[in-house]
Amino acid sequence: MPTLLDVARLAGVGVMSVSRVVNGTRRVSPEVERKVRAALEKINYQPNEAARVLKGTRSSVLGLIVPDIAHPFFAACCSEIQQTAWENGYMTLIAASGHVEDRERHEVEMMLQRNISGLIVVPTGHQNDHFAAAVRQGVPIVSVDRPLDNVRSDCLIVNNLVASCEATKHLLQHGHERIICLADDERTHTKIERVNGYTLAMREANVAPRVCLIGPMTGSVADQLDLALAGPLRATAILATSDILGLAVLRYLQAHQLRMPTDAALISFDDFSGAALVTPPVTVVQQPVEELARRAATMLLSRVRDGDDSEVVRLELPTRLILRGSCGCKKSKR
Amino acid sequence: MPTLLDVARLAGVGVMSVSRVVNGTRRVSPEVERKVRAALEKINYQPNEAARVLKGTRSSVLGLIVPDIAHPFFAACCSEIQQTAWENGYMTLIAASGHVEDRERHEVEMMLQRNISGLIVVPTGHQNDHFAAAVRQGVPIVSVDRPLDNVRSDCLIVNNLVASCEATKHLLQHGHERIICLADDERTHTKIERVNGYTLAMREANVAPRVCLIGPMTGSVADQLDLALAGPLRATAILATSDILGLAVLRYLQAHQLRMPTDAALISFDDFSGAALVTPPVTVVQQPVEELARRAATMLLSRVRDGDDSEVVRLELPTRLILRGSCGCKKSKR
DNA sequence: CTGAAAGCGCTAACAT
DNA sequence: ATGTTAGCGCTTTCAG
Repeated sequence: MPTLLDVARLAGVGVMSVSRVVNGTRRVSPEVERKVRAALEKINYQPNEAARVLKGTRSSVLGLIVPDIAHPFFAACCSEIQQTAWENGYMTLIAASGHVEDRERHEVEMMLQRNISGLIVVPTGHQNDHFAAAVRQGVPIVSVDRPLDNVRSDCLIVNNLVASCEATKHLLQHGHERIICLADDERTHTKIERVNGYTLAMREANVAPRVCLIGPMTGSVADQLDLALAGPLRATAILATSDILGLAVLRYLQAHQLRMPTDAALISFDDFSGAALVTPPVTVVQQPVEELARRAATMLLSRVRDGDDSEVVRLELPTRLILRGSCGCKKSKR
Repeated sequence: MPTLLDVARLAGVGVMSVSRVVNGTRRVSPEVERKVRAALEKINYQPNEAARVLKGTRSSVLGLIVPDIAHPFFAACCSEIQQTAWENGYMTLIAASGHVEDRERHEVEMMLQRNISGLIVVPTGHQNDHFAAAVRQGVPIVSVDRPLDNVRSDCLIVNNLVASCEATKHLLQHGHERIICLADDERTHTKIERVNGYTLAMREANVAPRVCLIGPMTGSVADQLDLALAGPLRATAILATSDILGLAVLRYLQAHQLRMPTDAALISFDDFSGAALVTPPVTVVQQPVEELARRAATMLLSRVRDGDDSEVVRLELPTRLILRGSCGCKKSKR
């Protein structure tokens, strides 16, 4: 790999002239510029980022940590953020935490060692000291989808409570009372808020909420649905708090030859690709993933690049309840 | 950020002792080791990767370029590769080429500037000189899903020709003769092979192949299906050469209230999440994405880390034809 | 406007 | 076994 010095020698000028031409830092005489450009071209000079970073310049690499890269929601996040970063001259170091806080901590450390200039994260844990360490080092953080408590960071989320409340109310308006809420993670903010929104709506309507927690202790979606649909509860509607759960419900209903909305009405979070395809199509709470991600990247970049030091922001974007057949809104066509 | 020197001073030893303890490069007296570890702990030393890289050590960062991070197939690739890299102490710089060769070229350049030690790519273009440049710099490359012509690189793909041929034959065995093949990209290797496999099977069965190319010039999936299903051809079966196309077909059939397999039988490439959920579920050609990606990462790591210099490999993994209802194999339950 | 020198943090090579 | 030195490629600083 040719270095600045090589170029300088070839062009018969000093290193700094070359550096100035490469970076456009200062005006150079046309004569020198011509010679430098020729030399640059000739040996196809590529600057060494490691040296730049070592010298103190920022790295033009952003870090991005999500729980799971393959999950559609997070994949969309990654895609938008990477895209926005790229458009602004930044590359993206992407890592998956696998929902494991210790791994996330380790990943933050590795990224800091590699001199990222900013970090976007869908945080997994609750003990956020590793993020605090980043901020202390001058690496700004933006959290997406979930807030990052006790850390000076911007935050872009969705109002899950309101979204869930509205979805539940919609089911109530269809006349359902025995509505169950399926949740599979009692610890993440998102899920908690969704359950809370459901509970709130149920309480307001004076009907008893019934949260079915999916987990190793409490049983699978199938177990819970067996209980809830056939058991004494005889639930008539289901609120699934994630695409994973929505899909599981769909599979269950299909396997048991149950129809929506007659055997069970369904509203699911996340507009997953299968939702619109089944019969009847599934009513979903759609999140503005792309906008969330894009704005997160933009905010981070303004802090990183323009050194924006203003007070941290917590932005809540609205969700959309997409009415399709599964809640009972339209007649199934078949 | 504390440096090695800071630690050395605090511990009252030389820098190299610290370096040796940190990297475990050589034995150090227990006495010194103890002091160093204490100092390390005390000021929470984190090595600066930029300095290490500049010094000549490898960067422990892999590059990964795919056409689109959000697409399920590529997202799964990213996920597996990132995971495997992480397990081996590597971080991953991920970029999307957006199917644009120039962007891909630029991304390779940026990654090389950042001293990646290896590159995995789902290549987009055909003029692969930028990859050749990487190889010349000693950065090994592994291509996934598509071969990388004229570049010394390992390659992990699927036998698309055979897969497509088998799928077509399966439709033929169901008695279909007027089978159309939907394709949307006449330039990528994958699609070409799939079309070729289809054509081969049709020719062998002595029936005329009919490839419907989707594109700005040739029309949308809906246009083509209007023509093929209702027109003089009266096609009875469809081979969709990608999940995107399969989904589009499903939407079309749903909108026109057509049933599978009676109105039209369908086999699609890629086992997308909706495929198993619709009625009847869709028969698909499933690719071993995870294995493809994992093995690609493993191969790259063996070259990067163990300096494996053996002859480049081209590995073809088998696909699986997952028989469900849409081809006519099982009766729809409803 | 241009060049020379210093040094970012680290480790290979040498010296003790 | 441990310490010292040099220098990776770049840019900031200072001198011309």
